[in-house]
Amino acid sequence: MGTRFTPINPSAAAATERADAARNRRKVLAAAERLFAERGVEQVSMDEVAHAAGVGKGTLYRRFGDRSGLAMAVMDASGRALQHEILRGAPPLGPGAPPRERLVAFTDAMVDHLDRNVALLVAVGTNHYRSGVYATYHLHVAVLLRQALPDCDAPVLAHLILAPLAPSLYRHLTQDRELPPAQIAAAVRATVHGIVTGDAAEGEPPEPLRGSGKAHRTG
Amino acid sequence: MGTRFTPINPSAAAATERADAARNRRKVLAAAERLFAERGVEQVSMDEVAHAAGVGKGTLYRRFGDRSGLAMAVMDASGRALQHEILRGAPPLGPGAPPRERLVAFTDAMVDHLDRNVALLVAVGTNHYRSGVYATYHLHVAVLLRQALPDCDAPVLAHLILAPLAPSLYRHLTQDRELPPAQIAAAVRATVHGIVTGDAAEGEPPEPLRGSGKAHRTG
DNA sequence: GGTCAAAACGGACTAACGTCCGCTTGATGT
DNA sequence: ACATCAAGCGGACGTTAGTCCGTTTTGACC
Repeated sequence: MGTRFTPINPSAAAATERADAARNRRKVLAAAERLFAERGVEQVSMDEVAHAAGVGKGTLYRRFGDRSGLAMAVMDASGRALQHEILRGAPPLGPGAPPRERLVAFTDAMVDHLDRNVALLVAVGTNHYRSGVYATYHLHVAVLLRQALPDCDAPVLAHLILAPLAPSLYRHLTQDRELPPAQIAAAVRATVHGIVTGDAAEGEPPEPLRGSGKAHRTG
Repeated sequence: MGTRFTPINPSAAAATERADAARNRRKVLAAAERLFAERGVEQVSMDEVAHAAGVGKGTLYRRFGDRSGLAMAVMDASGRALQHEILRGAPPLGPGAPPRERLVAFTDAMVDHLDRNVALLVAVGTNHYRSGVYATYHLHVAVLLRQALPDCDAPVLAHLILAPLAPSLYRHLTQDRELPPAQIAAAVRATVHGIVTGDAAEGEPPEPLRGSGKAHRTG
């Protein structure tokens, strides 16, 4: 498991990226995007991507780590767009609205985003939690929660609010159970509303009940 | 990808299971359980399981479908134990307590269960949603929700309550972020409390919000 | 006990992931 | 312009998941 280079955020490479590397990165992303769109993520092998991009497999893997890394990189564009809306867009998604409304706007936006990119997001899989975009979402939600409920365990609650937005669950609900996105969004809203409204959700980590001589970091 | 046989619940085979099949199933489960315990799920290949069990790979795959199916089957025992506690055990986990207390008891029990079986449950992965155990948990939560909040969208809310208990998130929180189980359990309790307490969470699918047109998938 | 069809078996086979390592190329300093 | 060398390249390679199909076993019915 030699983490040789492993750029967690593939597009934020070292300050100076060699010219050929940049060119190949763009070729790979273009090829992957096209193939994924044409035939579906699951139906495209890494070999195919490499070949379509005109690069070797080594290059592909050196740059993107593995399959989920590639999927993440392809998602990066729309991910950044969403981040931009959140950080600098118009309220209530962007700054300016009261925190509870921003939370609801955020989950609505996420359901939308999810709906447009399920396949790709499912391909990212478990690695999502270690990605920069997840960290951004988490921070955003945690900050809003802290504002809305100053005494809650915001960091952990933020994870729990993000959890129902997991791509694999969304796929199950929409595809296996054929639920409409609007119904899911409504239920998520209800959940968030419950959390930020209830007089509950107060007190950080209550009496520790077991184990943990370790460091509890709050993120 | 023909669903040739695909026993969703591997242990509930057809009424009459051939003698050799039953024998081999037991051999495989024993071998898998031992190997998984010895070296960790991730470090055991299917070939090894087959060889250790003294059967061919064909047998292994015929019976368990794939890797995640095998993991699910190995989990079956403890899963059933938990189900039994829920359906016939003592309150508040078992029947008898008021629904809100049972919900909390359930999530606490799930965190415990999660903590004891993370690796295996992560190996089950996305298929979990199609498993019988998931269906049981979901039904249980939905029924309790219906009792606690007669007007809520219980089926979907039940999924959302189960979502924070996803194995991959739990692993991330406990291993990558080193959070103590108790803190996670507390946050989940707060969430559930918020949902069942808030005057929110009413009305099935309310006004459709946005983009509820067709399903546009990216790939 | 013998016959027979269906079910199960097992291992060769395919395909895809991810690694490794000798070769090439681009940046940097002189 | 040239030397140098880290960074990057690419495809052969090893490993493992999952499939296929000819052979064997089982159990039901004579």
